[in-house]
Amino acid sequence: MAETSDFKAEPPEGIDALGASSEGASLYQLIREDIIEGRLAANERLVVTDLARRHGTSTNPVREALQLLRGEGFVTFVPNRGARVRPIDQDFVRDIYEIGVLIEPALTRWFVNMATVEDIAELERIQGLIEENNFADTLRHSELDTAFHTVMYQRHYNRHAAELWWKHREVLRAVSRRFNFTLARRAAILREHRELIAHVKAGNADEAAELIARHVEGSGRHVLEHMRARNAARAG
Amino acid sequence: MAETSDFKAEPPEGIDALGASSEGASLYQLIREDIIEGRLAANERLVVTDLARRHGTSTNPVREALQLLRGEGFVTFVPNRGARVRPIDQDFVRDIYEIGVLIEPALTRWFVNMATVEDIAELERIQGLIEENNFADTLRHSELDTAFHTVMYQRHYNRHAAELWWKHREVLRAVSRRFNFTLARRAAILREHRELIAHVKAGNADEAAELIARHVEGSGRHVLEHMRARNAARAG
DNA sequence: ACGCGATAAATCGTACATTGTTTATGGGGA
DNA sequence: TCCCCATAAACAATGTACGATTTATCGCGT
Repeated sequence: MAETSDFKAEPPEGIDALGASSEGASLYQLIREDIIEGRLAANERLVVTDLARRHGTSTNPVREALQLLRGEGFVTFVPNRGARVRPIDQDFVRDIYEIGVLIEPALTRWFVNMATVEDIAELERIQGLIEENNFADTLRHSELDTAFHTVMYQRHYNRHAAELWWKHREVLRAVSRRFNFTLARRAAILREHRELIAHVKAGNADEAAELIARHVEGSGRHVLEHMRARNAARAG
Repeated sequence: MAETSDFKAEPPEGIDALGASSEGASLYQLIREDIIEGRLAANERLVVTDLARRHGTSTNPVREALQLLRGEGFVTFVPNRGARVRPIDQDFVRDIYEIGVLIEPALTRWFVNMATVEDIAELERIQGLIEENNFADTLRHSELDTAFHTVMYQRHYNRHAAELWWKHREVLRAVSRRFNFTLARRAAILREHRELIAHVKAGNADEAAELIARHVEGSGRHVLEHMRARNAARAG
C-alpha cells in the first residue's frame, strides 16, 4: 500500500490520467471539469474558436480535446455543426450508478478474497478519518470515501472494470458535490462501511458483495433524489 | 421493430455511429478497424504523418481521429511521444467479456419483462436463420447472432449499458472472426438460444438472466481458448 | 406572414513553425 | 579495438495560422 497518506482522490494505478497533453492543466481536463461540474450548461454549444480564445490557445488543441471528450462520452458531435455538451441529467446518473450496482459487487468479491492485513488496516484508517470528519467538510468526505473504495478496487485484475468504475465515480463525485448528505444517508454510509470492513475481515465475500450492491444503490438513489428535488424547485 | 430485414449488425438505435466526420468512411472507422481486426500490431506506433499519407489527408483529421480512439480506449498516448495501438490481447478480451457477464443478465431481465409478441417473433425468426445457416457462413452467423442479442437490448432504458455492450460486442466480433466455432460451442449456442426464447415466452426473467450469464461466459471462454491456442502455436 | 438570397459564423482541411525526442556519428579513453 | 558519451542531425509531436466549405442568421421583397 504505502501511500494514500493524504487524500487527493487519485485514480487507481495503471489508469492513465488521460489528459496528459502539454498544456499545464490540459485543456481536456479543464473542459471536462466544466462539463461535469455543470459550469457548462447541458446541450450548450462548444464553439472551438471561443474555447480557444478563452483558454489562450489556438484551435487545434481544442479540437483534439473535444474529440477526446467525445470518445469518453461527454460531448456529442454532429458533422459540420460541431460539439455540444452531453447533459449530465438524471438519466445519465441513473445509468451509471446502475452499472455500478452490477460491477462493484464483483470487484468487491475479488477484493475480499485477496485482501491483505495492510489493506484492512488501510480501510480502517480511512474509515477512522471519515468518522472523524463526520461530514463536517463534505468535500473531504467525498475524497475519503473515494479513497476507501479505491483501496478495494485498485489492484483488481480487470483494468477495464476498474477504469469504468473510476470514470463513473468521478462523475458522481462532481454531481454530488453540489448537494448535502441527508442524516439518513450519513448514518447509512457509516454503518455500511463498518459492516463492510467486518465482512472483509471475516472473508465473507458474498455478504460483502451484496452489501456493496445496496451501498451503491443507496448512494445512487440519494443523488437522484437530490437532483429531482432541485429540478422540481427550479421548475415549480 | 420493422426492419432488421437483412443483417448488417447495426448498433442499437440512439447510439451514434460516432465516426461521422466528413471523410467518406471516416478515418476514425478505418483506423479502428485496423486495430480491432489486428491489421495493426499490438503496441505499434501510430505516426500521424504516416497515417495521413496512407489515407491521403493532412495530419489534422488523423490527430483528431486518434484522440477519439484514445477516448474510447483503443490507443494509448504518451505526451510528446505519440500514440500506440492498445493491444487487444487475452487480458483485454477477458476484461470485456467479464463485464458482459455482469451487465447482460440485467439487460436480459428487463427485456423478458418488456418483450412484446413481435419481439419474440423476431427472435424466433432470427434464430431460424441462424439454424438454417448452421455456421456454414461464419461471418453471417456472427451478424445474425449480434442481431439476436440486439433485439433484446435495443430498447433498454439504460443507454450507457447498451452502448457499452455494443462497444464490447464489436471488439469480440472482430476478434472471433479469426476463429472457427468448435462443435461443442456450436451446439451450446443453438441450445442456449432456444432455451432463452423459451424463457422469454414463459416470462422467466431470472432463468433467462442466469442463462445469459452462462451464455456470455461460455462465449468468452471459447474466444479465449482460441486465442490461447493460437498464441501457443505461434510461440512454440 | 413567408420564402429567399446575401452575409456572417463556424467547422473542417491544409500548410507551416516550433519544440521535444530519437537516432546516428564521431572523438576520446581504457 | 571497443566502449562510452557528447553532439548533431533527422524525425515526429504539438501548436499556430489560414483558406475552403458548410451551416446559420437576418433583412428584403412579394
